[in-house]
Amino acid sequence: MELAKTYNPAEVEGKWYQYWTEHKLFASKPDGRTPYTVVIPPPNVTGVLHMGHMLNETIQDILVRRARMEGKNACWVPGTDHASIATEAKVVNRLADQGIKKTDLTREEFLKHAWDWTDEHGGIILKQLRRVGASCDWDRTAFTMDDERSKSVIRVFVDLYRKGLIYRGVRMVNWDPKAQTALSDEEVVYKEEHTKLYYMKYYVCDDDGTVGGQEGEVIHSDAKGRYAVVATTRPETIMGDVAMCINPNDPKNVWLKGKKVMVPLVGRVIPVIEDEYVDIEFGTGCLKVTPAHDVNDYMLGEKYGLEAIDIFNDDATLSEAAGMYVGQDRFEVRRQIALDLEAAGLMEKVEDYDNKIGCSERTGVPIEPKLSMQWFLKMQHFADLALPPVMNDEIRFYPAKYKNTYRHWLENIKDWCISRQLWWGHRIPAYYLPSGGFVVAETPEEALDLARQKSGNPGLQAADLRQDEDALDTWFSSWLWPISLFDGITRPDNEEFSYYYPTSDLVTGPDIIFFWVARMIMAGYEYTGKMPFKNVYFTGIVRDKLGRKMSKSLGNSPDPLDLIDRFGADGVRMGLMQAAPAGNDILFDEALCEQGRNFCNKIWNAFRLVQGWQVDPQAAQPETSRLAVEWFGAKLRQSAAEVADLYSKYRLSEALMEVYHLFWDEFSGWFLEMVKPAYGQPIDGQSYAAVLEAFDHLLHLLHPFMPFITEELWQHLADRAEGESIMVSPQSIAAPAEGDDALLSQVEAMKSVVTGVRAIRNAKNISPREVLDLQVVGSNPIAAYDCVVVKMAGVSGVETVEAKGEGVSSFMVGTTEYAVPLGGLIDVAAELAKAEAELKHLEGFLAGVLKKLANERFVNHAPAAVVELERKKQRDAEQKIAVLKDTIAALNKQ
RNA sequence: GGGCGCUUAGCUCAGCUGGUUCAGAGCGUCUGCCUUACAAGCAGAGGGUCGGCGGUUCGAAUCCGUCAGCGCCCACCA
Repeated sequence: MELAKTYNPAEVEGKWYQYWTEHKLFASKPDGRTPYTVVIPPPNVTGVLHMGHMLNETIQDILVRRARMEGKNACWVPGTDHASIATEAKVVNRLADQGIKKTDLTREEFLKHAWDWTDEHGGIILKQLRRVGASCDWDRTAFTMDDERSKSVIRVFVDLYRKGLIYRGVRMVNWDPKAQTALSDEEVVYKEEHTKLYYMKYYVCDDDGTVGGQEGEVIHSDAKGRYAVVATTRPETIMGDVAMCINPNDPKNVWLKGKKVMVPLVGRVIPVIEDEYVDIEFGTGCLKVTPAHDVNDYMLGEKYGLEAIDIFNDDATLSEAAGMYVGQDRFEVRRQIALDLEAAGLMEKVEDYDNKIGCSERTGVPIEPKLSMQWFLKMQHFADLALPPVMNDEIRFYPAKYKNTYRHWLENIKDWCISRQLWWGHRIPAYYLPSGGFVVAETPEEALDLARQKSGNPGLQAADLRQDEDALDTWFSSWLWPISLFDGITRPDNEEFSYYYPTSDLVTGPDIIFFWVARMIMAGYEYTGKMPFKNVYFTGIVRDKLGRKMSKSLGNSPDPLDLIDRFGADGVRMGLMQAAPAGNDILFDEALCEQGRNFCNKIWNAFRLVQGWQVDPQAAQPETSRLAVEWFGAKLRQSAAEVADLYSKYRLSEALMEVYHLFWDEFSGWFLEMVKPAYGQPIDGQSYAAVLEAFDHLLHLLHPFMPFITEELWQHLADRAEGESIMVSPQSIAAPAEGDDALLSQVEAMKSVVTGVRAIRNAKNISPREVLDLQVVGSNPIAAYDCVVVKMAGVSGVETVEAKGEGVSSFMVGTTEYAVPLGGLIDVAAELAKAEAELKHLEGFLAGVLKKLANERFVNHAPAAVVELERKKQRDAEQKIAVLKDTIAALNKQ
């Protein structure tokens, strides 16, 4: 069969993916084998594939395919996340485009739109994953809002409520004025911003008489009277001011103790209170207290029984309660109020100030601390469950440095605000009674029963109950994912759950270590008593080659599907993996994909070579081939052991490089060249069989990284029955054998001899076709490989001589000297320069060794083996120096 | 402000509990080759006083201290 000169992924990839799925090769059912389970970090249901997914899914696929080839029952469960806030935002935007406001719709109408949107755009990403080669068990595809997952979420909510771990209350929460919902602390990201610090005058308004006081006091006064200065970044909140606070130990503000001051512009008279919380050094040491709009002020308010005046509406415009600027946006008011303060002479000064502003992770707008009624989950209990197993390595993190991050978060855990003022999500199963109070239940029917009991009113009807309007945080469903995918919440005793759970490896980004990883561990121990996964592999971030994050605005984010079109899925996978050690960011460059594509081509062409050979089953195996086969067997064993070790440490990029090197250099560069028959000649049957076997092993080693090309070639390698696949074919590379090391080092020496001859050819511009002579001086330590040297170096033979002749170019391998007679071609001056440079280098080296050996403390303290090694270095160096001196002397005579 | 991590060839990184011939890989670079598997290739070569300083040790890229630079995470100085 004729094979194209270059590998064409487009012809191959779709075909094999279809073949794999048609033959249900990704499907998994519980059986007697060891399970290997991975659950996909569910991408947003309406998301599209980006480079981050590409990396993450490739890693999972490598691990899953590797496990499958090892004979484990591999099960990779795919699915998507409803991504409550993100999806709701998209739906709201789309409706806005159609001129529809969310507020004009009922909940049911809105959800209809949201489901339409989900049906329309949902699952695109799962289709795209097929292009990557992801070997997911598609029959198991789940969605965080499908029936089973929803049931699990609600059951868990009810359970936690009944355990007293969920409570409802008015607290200061992070309010996103754009999405108009509360957020958890984790959904707030801090951004550095250049802002202003406004110094405002708060006039002292008691009538206690004289200006004065103790020494050292700083008293501001002007024609209008005495005043305190308060520095703030948020002058627009002064309408919410209910006190001014000073530190009782602050000498410069002693004069304000017990006084009252007037809020500028507003005119409200507020007390001066004292608390050590106030930082004496910051600003003037005077703090305005606005309990409704600042977390710390809220705490002060609680402590001193102050009123909280909420001056903002939910969209962060000023409310009626503010009394001024009503209806205007908070930032507009900030500008305006600064001007008004200035105009009224109430602004002392304005300074530039760098500040960190908490912003909504989702919408990007600055969050507004806001008092509101929300649902919370008590977290200390979960932190206590989740910390030990990670710290004592029952659950392993790769890289382990994230254990610190994890510990720090758990040791400073705060309650989790789980309610969102959104419709797209799991609706909180709390039902309010007309008479006040509420019940929590899995179903409306159950709720009604409970409500009747609670109210003592048996006539209560379902319609009398009002379900809580809020939805749950998306992560409140995600944290159950490894359990709920196997129905472990609703049917904890089912066969699948007990077989597949705990899962094996989780592959995800460190950015969701708190959002997701930590909480899955919590839920795992709470609901199953077991860890949800044994190992967590943290990927890095895919950046561009300049190290910048990929972003739409920079336009530096390539489309993975486009890359796959151009370089093939295997090429892109190989390119990404090559640069992706666990936990390291990867600096992505298309050149990586090119390299991946080139590697595919290399594999392809190696196969073309092999399948093009004529085979003569009767022919005797040449000694060269026998040695080559023997050597490559050892090489393969050594390499496979190395690869296995790297997998066990999750060092996937290094495992890939090992296989890359094995295939390209050892197999293609050396082995195939050694066994290659002369032009037009057939290969003997024995060698050919060995080559095919080696190729088969190599394809197996490569397959997890490059599934498509390896399947294609494996199918060509022999007659395969329909339904057979490399993914499930047995592979057996033996463990390294006794004597392998000695064999391998002999071959390395042989390679050095070949390279030495080739270097001489290069230096002298001698064609590879021109046959040269080769002499070995003294004795030949690798005489058994002479025939290989002859073939690979293009020499007539390897002649052992007492002393090298004249007109030779020489080189050393270990302590053995080799010489190639060149006759008139020899450049004496160049040879001399080379030899002298090497001599100088060796003499320096020897001097260092001798110095070490002359040091009594070294000889007495260092282990005997180390000292002996130094002695060997000395002997070898001395021997080489002697040889070089001879060479130089001989050259000088010419 | 706290915590963690990093700094090794032009680039991206290995180098585990200090000692296997003056530090390795991939890519890039340079030289020569269209040699009948592959120019998306072949052959060969060059390239680093392991961030600075100090210490421990017979011996340090590797351990300790310190300084400098970079990165990440966490945090209620308005």
